Amino acid sequence: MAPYLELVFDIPANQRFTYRNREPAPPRKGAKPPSEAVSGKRVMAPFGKRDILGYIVAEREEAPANIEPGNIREIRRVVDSECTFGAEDIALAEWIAAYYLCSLGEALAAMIPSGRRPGAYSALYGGEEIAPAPLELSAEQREALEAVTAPPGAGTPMFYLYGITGSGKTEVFLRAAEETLNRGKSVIYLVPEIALTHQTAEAIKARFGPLAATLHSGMSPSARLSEWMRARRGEVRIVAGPRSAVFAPFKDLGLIIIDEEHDGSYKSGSTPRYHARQAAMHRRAISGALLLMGSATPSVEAWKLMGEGQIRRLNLSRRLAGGKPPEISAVSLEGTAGCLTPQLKEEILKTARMGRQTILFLNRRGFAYFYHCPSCGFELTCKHCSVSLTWHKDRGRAICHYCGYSEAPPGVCPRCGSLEAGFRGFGTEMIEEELGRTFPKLRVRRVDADSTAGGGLEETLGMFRAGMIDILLGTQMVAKGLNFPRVRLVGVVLADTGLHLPDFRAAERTFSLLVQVAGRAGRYFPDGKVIIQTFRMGDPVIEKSTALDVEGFFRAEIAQRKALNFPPYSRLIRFNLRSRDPVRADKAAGRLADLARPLLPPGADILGPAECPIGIIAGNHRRHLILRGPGMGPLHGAAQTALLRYNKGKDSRVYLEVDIDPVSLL
DNA sequence: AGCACGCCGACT
DNA sequence: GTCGGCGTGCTC
Repeated sequence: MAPYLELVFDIPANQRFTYRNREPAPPRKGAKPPSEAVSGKRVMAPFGKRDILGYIVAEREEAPANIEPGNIREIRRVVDSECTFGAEDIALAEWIAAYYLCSLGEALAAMIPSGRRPGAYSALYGGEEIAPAPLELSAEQREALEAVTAPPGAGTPMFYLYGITGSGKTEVFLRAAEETLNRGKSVIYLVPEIALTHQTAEAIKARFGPLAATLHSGMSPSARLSEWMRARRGEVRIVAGPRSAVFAPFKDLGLIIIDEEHDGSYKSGSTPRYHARQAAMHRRAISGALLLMGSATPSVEAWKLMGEGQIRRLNLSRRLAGGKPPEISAVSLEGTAGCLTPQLKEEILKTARMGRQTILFLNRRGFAYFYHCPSCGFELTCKHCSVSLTWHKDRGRAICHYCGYSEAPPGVCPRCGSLEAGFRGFGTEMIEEELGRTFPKLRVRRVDADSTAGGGLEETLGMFRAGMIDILLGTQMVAKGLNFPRVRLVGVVLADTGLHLPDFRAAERTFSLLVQVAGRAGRYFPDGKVIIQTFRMGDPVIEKSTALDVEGFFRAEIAQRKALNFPPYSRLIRFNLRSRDPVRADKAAGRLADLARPLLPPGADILGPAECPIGIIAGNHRRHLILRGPGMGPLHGAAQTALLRYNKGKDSRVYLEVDIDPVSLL
């Protein structure tokens, strides 16, 4: 038994603390034997005034020289009977900590599925259904599978299944997984945060039986942790789950699958802000495993790597179920009274007459999303955030979507009393109302965060699948992964919502979303139809998505990124600062920029410091500054030193977060 | 991140 | 006189 232990904690300070090991009490008969304190186990230890959970990262024979022996404290108790972390897991956490600039303790805490917020997702989804294994693969599927399962050594170890919705990506994933398991290796299967459902989990279970563990939104942290431990013991050999599943503790990792690789939920929104794709690439390199990703709309990053041959692209270009790509047209909303163009109304009616179904998509909740007075220019904004309030008619309140603040909607302009003032800009609630007025006989259901707040999503989707609903209207929720055979028409009520955002990924995200939504139409019939309503006829993103011109979109987007020196042609490190006090926030941002500037490597620059596009959220004034350089290595060094110096004289009332490879700049 | 310590302003 | 804000520094 080592007399001393090195612990780390889930705190921002990147320090190891030495503790004295504890002589285990003699086991009383009948009681389980005491657990020995070794690297990889979790312990409770006195830390300052309180007892907190610590992770043993090393054992040592002697106390460190630089610390008073009398000041070394003793651990309280060992929490784990078997190791939560192996040496490889700690090494992986060290990589996370170094790359994402967080403490080792924070990295370890993020790896295990417990303790730190179980994940903010509670909705259960239908997800991409996994068809029963067909006897025959299509020629394309077979080729793709052969490429992935070819003997190692030849060619790149990274593959991309680039295939339209319904082309059978999932089946290739599953066969590749099967093959890997047969070779005695383990598999990590990543899915977007909302996609894994009971059904999908069940389908994977059905396919792989007791070898499979799935981590889904309905599971408690302790249930997840127990699946984690089963993976570590080798009792399960395939783990399917959202981004944190990339840390599944397999010793003999053979394959990492990333389904819907472009999905935003693969990037963590809190410290450490890791990207599961990045972590997967690192694990792949360490373990010699293969990486297999797939999407109909790859990320620009992945597309570039495919172009360079670093990732081998495998095409799946045909729909299996006999469906054809839908006919897509863009329609101008200019001059339309209400929110539905005559073209869209006509198609809705036609679809209903055929006994088929419609999905309408609008990425905006509520009834109307801003209040404006034409005579004095007044706009109704949140008391605590710099965003406009959205009118939720069914609740009779004007609500802030960022902090939840609400107030009674004004009758006349609160500033000048004008009667002209009012709410503009339509949301899903308004569409629902207009549909009710226009098509009183059609059965409409709205699916968004508000309508599903009390549960009932599964039920609605079930009703839609059973044909008891004619029109399913919703936000993001209806855009991804869902498959309903009887859907003929998909209408995008307004395609422009994300296009004007001051974010260099706005076009990429909009394009990807539109193509994904379009994929919902006519999966099993040749007559699918998509209508995209827009105020921006002729916008390149609208045009390319309407033509399903993925190649064309990437050609233009990549040229744009290159010209403007944005990723993937440069790398970014973003510092986010927030404070209740705008002056402090400004000062801190300015100081950090001044510290970073002289450290910048050649070819690098700083964007900002500036107010974030959403300047205030929940009373916090937000500033950011972005380091940009040709490569992450040198940029990293600059950021690290700047951070170190910044922390020496920091204003404790300004919070600073570091975001390596940010995906959003809002 | 917590939490205590220590130093200046306005209150029972 | 002391209650309490907040700046500073530490936690083995």
